[in-house]
Amino acid sequence: MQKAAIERNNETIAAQLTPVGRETVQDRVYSELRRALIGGLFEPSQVLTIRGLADALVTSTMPVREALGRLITEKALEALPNRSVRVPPITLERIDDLLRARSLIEGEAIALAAARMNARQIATVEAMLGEWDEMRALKHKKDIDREATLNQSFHFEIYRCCGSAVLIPMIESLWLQSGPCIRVAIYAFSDAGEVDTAHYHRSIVAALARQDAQAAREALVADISRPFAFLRDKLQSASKEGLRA
Amino acid sequence: MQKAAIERNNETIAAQLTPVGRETVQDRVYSELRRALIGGLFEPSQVLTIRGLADALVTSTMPVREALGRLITEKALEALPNRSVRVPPITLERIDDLLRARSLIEGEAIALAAARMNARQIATVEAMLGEWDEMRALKHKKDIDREATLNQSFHFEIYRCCGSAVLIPMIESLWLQSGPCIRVAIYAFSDAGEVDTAHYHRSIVAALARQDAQAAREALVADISRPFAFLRDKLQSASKEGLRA
DNA sequence: TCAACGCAAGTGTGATCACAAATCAAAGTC
DNA sequence: GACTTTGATTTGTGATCACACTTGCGTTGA
Repeated sequence: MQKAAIERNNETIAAQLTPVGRETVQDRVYSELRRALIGGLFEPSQVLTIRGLADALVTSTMPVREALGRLITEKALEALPNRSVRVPPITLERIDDLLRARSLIEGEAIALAAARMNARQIATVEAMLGEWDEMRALKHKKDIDREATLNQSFHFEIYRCCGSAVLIPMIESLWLQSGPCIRVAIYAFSDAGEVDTAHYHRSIVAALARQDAQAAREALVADISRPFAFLRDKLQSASKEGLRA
Repeated sequence: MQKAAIERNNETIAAQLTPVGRETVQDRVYSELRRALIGGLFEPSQVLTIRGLADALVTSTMPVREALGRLITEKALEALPNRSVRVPPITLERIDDLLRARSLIEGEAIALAAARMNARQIATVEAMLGEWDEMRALKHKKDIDREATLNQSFHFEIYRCCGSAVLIPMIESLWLQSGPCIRVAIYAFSDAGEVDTAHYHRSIVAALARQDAQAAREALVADISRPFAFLRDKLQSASKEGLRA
């Protein structure tokens, strides 16, 4: 019975090797498109074609069309009656709609998380606060992409603690939908002068640290409302311009 | 310039014809699978294969695999590491999770709807109440499928009035996820004796009629909690049985 | 007797082709 | 000159094939 020995041997091998996984092309395409959408690499109303994306991603059309189908069901993309697909356009109603849904669901998620986070988990998000300051210190080079990524990690690190396998995918879907809008707002932000995202994040962490669910929810809503409110104003003045012209 | 005349002619023709649309096979497969899932035709933990479904639906594998992919991203189905796909199994945590999410989001939707519904819309859902009683009158033949369909129509008729294009797809996704669980509960219900769904629906309509958002929310939560609570008890006693054995 | 091996059927994934619909541009018509 | 028509190109959809992986069962070996 040297079975135990073989078992041990296999375990030591497993400990040395990093699992390569068996990610399909379709999965890679899907995450790549997700990343692009949340990061705002696509503009609202931009039309996407299967063959175009397949060329850009250097694959065949097959994985792309399945990934697009999945993104359409998540409302991250929009299927036009022409059967072509585009990034959903920004409208005032949609902005308010998205903000309300995000406040509701992400607010619930952080309230749940506030009651469940342990010291280690709080320390993790606190550390991300430091990372943010660090990045801000060398502000000569504004790296909007890096800021967006860090912001996303911060939020989802918290949401992951809410213990709900149902809410988190919904939040991801909401980020996917608001990604293109938000990015437009962020660009406008950095033109219009600095905003202290770090301040909002600090008050979120403070509320979490004292397990104050209500305060955490309010701080979070304040944080996510900012770009939406900014975008809303921008859109309203733009439409007034349009009316005048 | 007889363009206007042609236009008019086309319009009169269009008024007579019912649009056949240009629904793709993929769309039909997708809605069929949705219907089956919400209706609970698939059992939790049941494994589905692409070729099997393609045979059952009399199409090729192509539309089926895309539909399955979409359902997986909505968490209506689950992708196993083996790359096979199954209906998500029922667990206690999942039941609580789904109920919490549904209470939160559908509660918000009905609260919004309460403030927005006009007399005609309220009359519509009131009429559905009557339809329910009618069906119940000839209760000799319990048609669970018909009850489920009517229940779904009732709820979504209300939700559609909330004016949010973001919330409604999320609610659909939640129904898709809870469909298989609920159906198990409903079957157990009808064994365990009658429950007065109509009573809950009546109090929902009453609250909507007097635009009482809070009452509507509470009545709704009571309505959707019932099968979940029932299922929860059933599962708990079953697991106790399992432990004893 | 039982575990390990190996073969065969079944399954998901990706590529390619055929086809229909949409789009765009140039030529034609009033 | 404005509008329609026609033809070429582009695009999404569905079918089919090839390949890799998994699974199940029967055989082999100790």
